[in-house]
Amino acid sequence: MFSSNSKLFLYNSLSRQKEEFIPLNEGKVGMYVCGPTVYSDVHLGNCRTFISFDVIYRYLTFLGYKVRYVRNITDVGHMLDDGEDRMSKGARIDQLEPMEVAQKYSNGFHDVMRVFNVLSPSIEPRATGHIPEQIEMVEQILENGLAYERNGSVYFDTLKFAEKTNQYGVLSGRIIDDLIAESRDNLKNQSEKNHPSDFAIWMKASDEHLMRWNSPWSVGFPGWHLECSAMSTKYLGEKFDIHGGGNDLKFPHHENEIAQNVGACGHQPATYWLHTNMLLMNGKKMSKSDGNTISPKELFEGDSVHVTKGYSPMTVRFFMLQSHYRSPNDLTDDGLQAGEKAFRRILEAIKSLNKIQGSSEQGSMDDKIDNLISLAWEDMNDDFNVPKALSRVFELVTIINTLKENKSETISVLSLDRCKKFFNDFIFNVLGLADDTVEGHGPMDGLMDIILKIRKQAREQKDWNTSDLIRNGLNDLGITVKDGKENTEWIINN
RNA sequence: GGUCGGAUGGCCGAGUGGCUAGGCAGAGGUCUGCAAAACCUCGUACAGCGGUUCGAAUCCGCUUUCGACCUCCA
Repeated sequence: MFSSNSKLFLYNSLSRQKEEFIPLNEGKVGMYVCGPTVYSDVHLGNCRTFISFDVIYRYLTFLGYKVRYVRNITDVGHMLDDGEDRMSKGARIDQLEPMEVAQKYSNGFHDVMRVFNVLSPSIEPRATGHIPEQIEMVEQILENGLAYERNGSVYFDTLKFAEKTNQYGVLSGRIIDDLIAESRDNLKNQSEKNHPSDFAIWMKASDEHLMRWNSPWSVGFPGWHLECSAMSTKYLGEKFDIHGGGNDLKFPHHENEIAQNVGACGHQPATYWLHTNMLLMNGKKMSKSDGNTISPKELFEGDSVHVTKGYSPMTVRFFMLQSHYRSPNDLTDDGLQAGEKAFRRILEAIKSLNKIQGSSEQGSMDDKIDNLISLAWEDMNDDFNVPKALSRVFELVTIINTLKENKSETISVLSLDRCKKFFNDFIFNVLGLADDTVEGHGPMDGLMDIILKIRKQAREQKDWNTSDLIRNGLNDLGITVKDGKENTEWIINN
């Protein structure tokens, strides 16, 4: 548990400004994040969003909140242009049952989340597991007169909603007057909808449609915004604290979600709406269609024209954390290389921490260290400003290295412990990073001890041939030998 | 066309009305048998043009330009 005099502020997409975080129920947080649609392999952009919210989840937990984190899996309902359910299209391509497709890609998604060290949410509900709840919500919206049935399908009446509540477009800045004005010109081209901006909350299934359920209106399937409204309400209540997702979901997904919740319950669901920005690659949005994409696996293995080598999951996670969650994150090979080195410096400094002796009296670096630690936590309280907090970490790294090398600077035992705790809390617990450098594996450590002992003896006898033979040989194997003042360290290069 | 958000030093990336993060790369130095590592020092950047102000990269306007969304998207 961490206490600070600074309060947590977060940027609310609804008000477009930072607001103090005040949970509805003291000490508890309800957070809903829109999860993936499991019809294909997880996209690296998804990973960024879920890593961002993972840090938010971890930090809220670290602050002492009891967090119920709900992140759904959408396995039904998203429509294609031709009206075919996206899940069944995936099924046709893969020659699998729809639920088999969903299971396959759910598994893949979970695997990737695991290697990125993303914590599981408290609840991970599936859309197909909540059909009755969604039907109920459609009924409520119909009762409230904000939807209409047409040939077995039910559509949300955005015009009526806009006129009645004046709320449609609050998130995305869309203007109701424009919406209403549009209605005159768009009478042509109308299918079943009264207005182009109306959206389906229940769809009648066509004959070849594989995923289908009984409902009061038809055998069909729920509309593609409804599952989030229904499941967030079920597990977090009609009102909860935080709703998150990628900013490409603002419109129409979240806008329609709000409409549905207001339409069903009379008020919108979340106090704070948080949106993460996009992951770019080489300055452009990642997109499969124009080849500007890389899968997590390709990135880890270096199996892509976009990277010169593979980067470990923790390197990628660190790289993503170097930009703020509300800023675009531009993935480049240069950037990853810089991130890899920077991350290693932090890991090395953490190891160095155990080699530093603290003094019983006040140390020369104590104040600086204590100050940087509290500044880092203040940064986190300022809308989870991880990059800024990391800048404090690097200043701490410099101090740690100084303490290690320079005996004229000192640290007290108290500050040293505080520093160790900070690195453990912040780097590992809150940022969810881990040391994934491949070392310390059983016999390897002992082996290296022996080799380096031999080299030490050679050096003491000024037998540079032998000592360089060892160093160069290890280097060829991808192991860098680092001679310090007192002892020699080694590291496996990636 | 509409909505929203950007343009920061070689690259990445925070931030703020005056105290001018941080990382990577680069230069010099310390250390070292040499090298690496580590440490120290250095670089004064905020698209352009106006305006507000004692003072703006930070606020306002315009221009240029980039991106996201408006259709499935994290």
